Amino acid sequence: MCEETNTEVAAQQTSKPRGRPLAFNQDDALESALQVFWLRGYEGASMAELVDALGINKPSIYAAFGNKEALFRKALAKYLAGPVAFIESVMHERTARKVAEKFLTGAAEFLTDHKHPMGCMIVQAALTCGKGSELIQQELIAYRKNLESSFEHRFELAKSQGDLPPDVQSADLAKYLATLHQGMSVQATSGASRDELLAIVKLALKNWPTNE
Amino acid sequence: MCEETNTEVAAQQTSKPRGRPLAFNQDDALESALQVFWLRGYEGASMAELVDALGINKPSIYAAFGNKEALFRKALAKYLAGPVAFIESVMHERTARKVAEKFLTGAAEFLTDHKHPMGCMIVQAALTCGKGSELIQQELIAYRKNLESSFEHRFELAKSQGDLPPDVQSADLAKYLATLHQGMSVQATSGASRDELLAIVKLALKNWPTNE
DNA sequence: TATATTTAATACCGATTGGTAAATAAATAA
DNA sequence: TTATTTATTTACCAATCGGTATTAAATATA
Repeated sequence: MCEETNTEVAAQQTSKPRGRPLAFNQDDALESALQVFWLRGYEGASMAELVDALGINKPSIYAAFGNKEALFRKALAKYLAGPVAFIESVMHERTARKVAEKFLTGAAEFLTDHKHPMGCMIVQAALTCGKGSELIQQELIAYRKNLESSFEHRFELAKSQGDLPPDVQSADLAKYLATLHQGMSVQATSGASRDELLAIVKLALKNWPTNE
Repeated sequence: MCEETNTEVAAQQTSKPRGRPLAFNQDDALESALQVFWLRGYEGASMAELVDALGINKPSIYAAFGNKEALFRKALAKYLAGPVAFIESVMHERTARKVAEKFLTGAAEFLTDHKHPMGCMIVQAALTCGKGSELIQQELIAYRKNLESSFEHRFELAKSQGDLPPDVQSADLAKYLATLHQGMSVQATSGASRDELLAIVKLALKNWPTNE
């Protein structure tokens, strides 16, 4: 461990990489992979279709990203960092009610955005799967639970700040929100329009608990 | 078409079948297939796993039910006729509110019943899929839409009967209900408990539109 | 017993699955 | 120029996919 690794060489700033350069943009390729996994799900996306979509041949994909599972995880990371990143800002809304409102309306717009496949990748990519993909399935479940508990914590904060009644069960409310989102994702994949989802959101928010 | 078919022979009541008798109960086999498709989804269920579950070898399955697609449709029919049949009775509840209440609470119980895989087969069996299964995917979408429009019609009736305000959009309310159900299905598959789903139902019904 | 009919069981099919070995090509460093 | 390093390409792998041809077994009828 005392030897110098060649990645952290001392003074060699912006040294050109040694061998043959990559013939493709890694980020573009990952974006293409993301679109395929988003549309098809983890198992539904075959390596053959991924090869087509990325425009790279298979060994180069494996060299750049690892196997299918690794490629999926990297595409998923891009999904989380990109489209889904707005959730972070949602949590900073002033009140619990505004958090819910912005989350659901934002979701309605995102889930029906024709710039990408309909629905939420984390909800759909591996809801059911064959015996070989249960790890991916569990990981997506964990991501969903994670979002849910973020809401729960945010609602606990809201209670302490007084914009949510103290008798409200934060966990229930968080799960209600997550459930609506997941249902809306199914709806979007099934062809529901943006306006239809927004109408659902309006109904869902009607009974939001208040202190008044 | 004037010839007598040998299935509707005249006086031959309860004639014994000619050849070697079936070594398995067709209905039991279909029930096993249903469980596998329910758990794994259409594509996730491999013929190999189905063969294991049914305890019949492959050619016998094909002889009795047709190919994988046909087997799935027959299992689905059993699903609709069995577990899902309670929806029919739900529609006969006296008011729209009672329809929604019975549907959602019934769903919460059904989706988390440990006697079978969690979640709703019609929601999960082919949400995303590979290129070869898009027909099944569309058929399941149609079943969901069908349920949704049943609710819509029921709510139109409720408006005419006066237990739902006339300004309510039946289509929106129906979609709200369907969305909740679909989200609850995802939740159940992800490990949510019956009580957790019932808490969601309670929240969802809080703001049900009334005439008072 | 002989024959027709139907099912069960074994063994197989071509196609597709995810994944790679080996050879070639393109760049930099010495 | 030569050696080294990395990427691309072609061709391939074993395993699994859904699906079947063939043969053996079980029953009814003649």
